[in-house]
Formats: sequence, C-alpha cells, structure tokens
Amino acid sequence: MQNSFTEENYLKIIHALSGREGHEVSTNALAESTSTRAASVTDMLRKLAEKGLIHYKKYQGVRLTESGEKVAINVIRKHRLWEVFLVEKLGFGWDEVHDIAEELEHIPSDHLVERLDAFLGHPRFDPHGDPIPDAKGNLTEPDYFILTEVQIGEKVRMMGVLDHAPSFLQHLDRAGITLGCLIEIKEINEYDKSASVQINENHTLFISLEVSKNLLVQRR
Amino acid sequence: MQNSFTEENYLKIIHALSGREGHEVSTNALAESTSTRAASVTDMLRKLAEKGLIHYKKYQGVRLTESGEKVAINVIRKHRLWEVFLVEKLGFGWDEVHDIAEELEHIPSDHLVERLDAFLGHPRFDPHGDPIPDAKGNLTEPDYFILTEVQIGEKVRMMGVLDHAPSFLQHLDRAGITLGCLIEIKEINEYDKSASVQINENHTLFISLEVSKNLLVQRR
DNA sequence: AAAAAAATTTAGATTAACCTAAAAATATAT
DNA sequence: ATATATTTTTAGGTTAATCTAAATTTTTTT
Repeated sequence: MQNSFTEENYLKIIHALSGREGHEVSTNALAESTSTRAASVTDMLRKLAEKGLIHYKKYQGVRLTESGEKVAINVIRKHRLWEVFLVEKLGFGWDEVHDIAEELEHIPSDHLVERLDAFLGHPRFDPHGDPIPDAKGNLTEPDYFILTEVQIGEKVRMMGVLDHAPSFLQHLDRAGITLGCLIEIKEINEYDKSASVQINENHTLFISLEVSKNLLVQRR
Repeated sequence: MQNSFTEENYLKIIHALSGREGHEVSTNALAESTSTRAASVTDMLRKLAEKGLIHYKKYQGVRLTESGEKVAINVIRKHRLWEVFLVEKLGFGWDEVHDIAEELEHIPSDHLVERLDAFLGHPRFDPHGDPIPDAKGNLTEPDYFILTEVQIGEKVRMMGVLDHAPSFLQHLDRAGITLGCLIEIKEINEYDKSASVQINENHTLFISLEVSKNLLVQRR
C-alpha cells in the first residue's frame, strides 16, 4: 500500500529531528514541527507503527525503522532534486523554492525521479548545499564546519546553510554570500562575536553571530 | 480560499464533459468520470455551488460559472504544460505522461506555471496535440478534422488524437504515426471502412476505422 | 520520596470525501 | 395518462486527519 502525503511528511520530519545517530524523537517535537497538537501526533504514530515504518512504544518517543528510513530518504531525494530543477532550470531564487518543492516531493513515480535526476545531470547537492541521496538511498552528510568554529585568518568556502528561511537567504544574497564563495575571517569583535569577513577576496563586511552560526563552510 | 485536489478534478471533468457549448452535465456522467457514486457527486456539487464555481439546480445538471471555468482551464493549462515538460525535457513517451501530469496539475503556484511555460518556450500544443490555454485562460480549440472525414487521395497532417489511452498511443507508435506526420489516404475498404494510408510519403499500411475515428488531422 | 510540572495518551468530536440503501423526481413506454 | 424505469437526492455511515479536554505517565523539583 501507498503512503499518504501526511504520512510521508511525518517520516521526513522524524528523520530530520532524529539527527545523524537516529535518536528518539518526542511527540511534542513532532507536534511542533508538523504544526499540529500532540494528540494528533499520537494518532499518526500508532498508524505509522502499524505499517512498520517506525519503532514506537508509548511515552518512549519514536525512531524510524529501516523501511521508514527508506521512505523518508526518498522524499528528501525528491525534494532536493526538485529544488535543483526550480533553481537551475526555472530560474527561481534559492529563497523561493522550499514551499513548491514541499509539494513536488510527494508526486509518486520512481520513473519520474530517475529521469529528473538524469535531466539535471545527477546533482550531488541542492541549491542550499544539502546533499542529495542517490537512487539507492545513500545519503552522506559531508562534514562541514559552522563558520563560528573558524579562526581569524582562515579562508574557507561557503558550502551550505543551516537556516533555510527565505529571510536569511535573502540576507545572504544582499551580502553577496553565495554557495561556493570564499570567506576569509578578518577579525572577530569580542563584544558581540560579530565578524568582519572578506568575500571572494573582494568586498569586506560585518556579519552577526546569528549569521555565522548558520553558515556551513569547508576548510581547504 | 483554496480549491482542493478533488474539487479541481471535478471542475476539470465538468469542463471536459460540457463540450464546446458548455451544456449541462449530468450527475451520473460525473459519477462515471470520477469513478465515484452519484450520491458522492451530489455532495460535491452542493459544495462547488456554495463556492460559486458551478451553476447547480437539483435534478437539472451542472454548468461551470465563469469563476469555475477559470479554475478548470488553469488546471488544464498546468496539465498540458507538465506533459510537454515530461516528453520534451525528460524524454518520456506520449503514452506515459498522463498519470504523472494528473498529479502535477494540482501543484499550486502561479509563479511556477509561468516559469515552466517560459522554460518550455511557450508551447501552443501538448504532446497529444491538445492546445494549451494561455496565462489569461484563452483556450482556442483548432478546427481539425477526424480522419474518417477525409477523402481518398487527400494528403493531411496528423495533428492530434481523441483517444489518449496508452494502448492507442503505443499502437500509433508501432505504426509510425506521430504528431505532425503526413497521411495520404490511398484507399478505403468498403467492407469494414479500414483505410490504406501512406505515412510521410514513405511506408503504407492499413488502419482500422477505430483508429481513423481517433485521429485529428489538418487539411493543407 | 512526595509533590508539582511537563509530556503523552485516551476519549470523544469535527471535516472532507467517500459509501449504501431508501426516497423522491424525472423520463420513458405502454 | 398511467405505470415503469431511470436518475438524482436524502439519510445515515465510514475513514483519515485533525481538534479539545481530561486522564495518565514520566520527569523534575523540593
């Protein structure tokens, strides 16, 4: 049997909240993320458990089963491939594609996903730098650093964002901070931990700690 | 307020069944087309009428209102644009795209449709030869002929199909009959009205009346 | 370790989209 | 024009996904 739009969303969110190690996710965290009430979450968890998609014991939180993980990763694959399509082919900004991809990710057709993937040239990363799982469901999170961990004088490459909010992405656009750009930390203000950074050996600007905390970079 | 997936499908089907002149559509015809029961149709008609999308008087059948027509045509526009995308960009066959487009047509975003349209080069027809309504909702049905109306000796161009069933489209593929090909009627068998036709001034073959009845052509 | 607080589940409703069976309206046939 | 058949609607249920309020379990605090 097929999984509903809603079921797929729960699985995707459980995946996201359970972290790299796949730890238990609480009912309240799910209620928060799904914008529903805890009671509704409990109902859905019973259903997903019956379908063998999650491990669930009352009051103990949930984890994905292997089969649930497979579904979740496939939804993520579709979401990220569609985001690439929207940005690379249709010319949307990286701040505009999330909601549309949220719909497209539930279109059911393996045939479609594989052709889309080929059409896009088998991209490894989406427009926010998030890795795209392959057709077999292998999802390797690259080990990037958060910009706050980088020392003065280091030059790093901007590889992704932790916050996907349009307002944050637009802020980066205005600052000229794009995926793949070079960032050199010039100095860090002790008082508020804001940083003076040079972008692409070109222009220099201040970024707040809030911004630094949400930038993923790669050392070279 | 937004229209649901189901509501959009009803509007699309009412549009299709009410023909060029927009005549009344019966409850039973809708039940047939939606694969539901008449009672379910009645429920939905009351809802659509309340939303001002259809004209509905008990026992008298339904017609789309202007606003319902607008919604229906927009769904058709999206369906046909996605079909072009699937065939032209992803390499699907014309016999494979209907079900996928049936899902994609309900993705809500005007922005998306307009960018998709531009990406595809503002196509006027979908892969089956059906005209694509423009952004303003203008849908002009070209006046093609059915192949059965064509006389012996005439040369016509294949412009569309009436039957969209994969099995019919695959049959045409095997016969080498593609959109835009030239068809010359060589002779017509009086007994069963099957026709001997030459395709692209090239190969000749027999086609049954069933096939002729479902081919739309243009005189030149 | 008992009390208080927080998290979670259960119980009982609601809405959208469907269903069956029965009633009512319309159409057809004699 | 009446009887019969067909179509459509009404009445009353079902399921998925949600809700609120109350009950229960777990966690935290004193």
